[in-house]
Amino acid sequence: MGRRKIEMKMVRDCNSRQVTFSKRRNGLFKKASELATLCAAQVAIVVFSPGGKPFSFGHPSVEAVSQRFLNEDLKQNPHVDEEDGVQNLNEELTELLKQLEIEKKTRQGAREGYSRSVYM
Amino acid sequence: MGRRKIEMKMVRDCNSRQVTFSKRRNGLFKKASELATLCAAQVAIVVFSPGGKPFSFGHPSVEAVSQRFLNEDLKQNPHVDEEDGVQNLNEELTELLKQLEIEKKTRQGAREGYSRSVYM
DNA sequence: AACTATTTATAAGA
DNA sequence: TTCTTATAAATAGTT
Repeated sequence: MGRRKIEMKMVRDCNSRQVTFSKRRNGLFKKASELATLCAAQVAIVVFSPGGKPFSFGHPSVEAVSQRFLNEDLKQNPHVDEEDGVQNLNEELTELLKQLEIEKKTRQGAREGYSRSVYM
Repeated sequence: MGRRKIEMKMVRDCNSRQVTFSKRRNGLFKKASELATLCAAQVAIVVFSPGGKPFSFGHPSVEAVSQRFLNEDLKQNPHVDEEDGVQNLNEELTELLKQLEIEKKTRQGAREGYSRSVYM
């Protein structure tokens, strides 16, 4: 989509790759936002740049959608054997995620030298 | 992007909304795939349709990227108080996710009436 | 960061 | 739902 068609291979040049990443990450998040708005859908996206920096988009939030995803998975695939304890994973995970949320909220402003980029 | 420009409001008609959702979900996942390929980036997307069905895209996998995201969060925000046990959340979560993966792989073919749609 | 020539995504329609 | 096509939107190369 542009002056020329490009091959779908990793962009070699480091600078070009970073530019492409920034442009396309913005495009991806915009598309996600539109999907959520137009279709009343929930969307969560997590991306790591080639440099390893995290970026995320969530509607209503990355955590809410991720948790729902994990919940659905365990609900739809309940363990038959009651004795191996796996049927409790969902509850444990839910609890852990809850603690994680609390933990993160507690840390506002205590993140020097680090910034998680969040779109919307 | 099509015959006419549309307003960025929720599509009222239920059938139209479903059609728009399907088309745009495919587009979103394609864009995500391209971003991963062109930029050597890791990407995870989870979407719930208006009907509540889960769809996901992951490179290399939803779980791998999600876990890295949670890991980064805890690494960058280490807990100062060693006694409240929160510093162990990461390890616990990692272990739980590992078990979750094993559990899911064990269930192949045992999912009647349910299908998680996974792109790529 | 801005600018466009092109390519790609997609809204309607069949 | 899949295909077609006119048009809107994204973006590759450039400045």
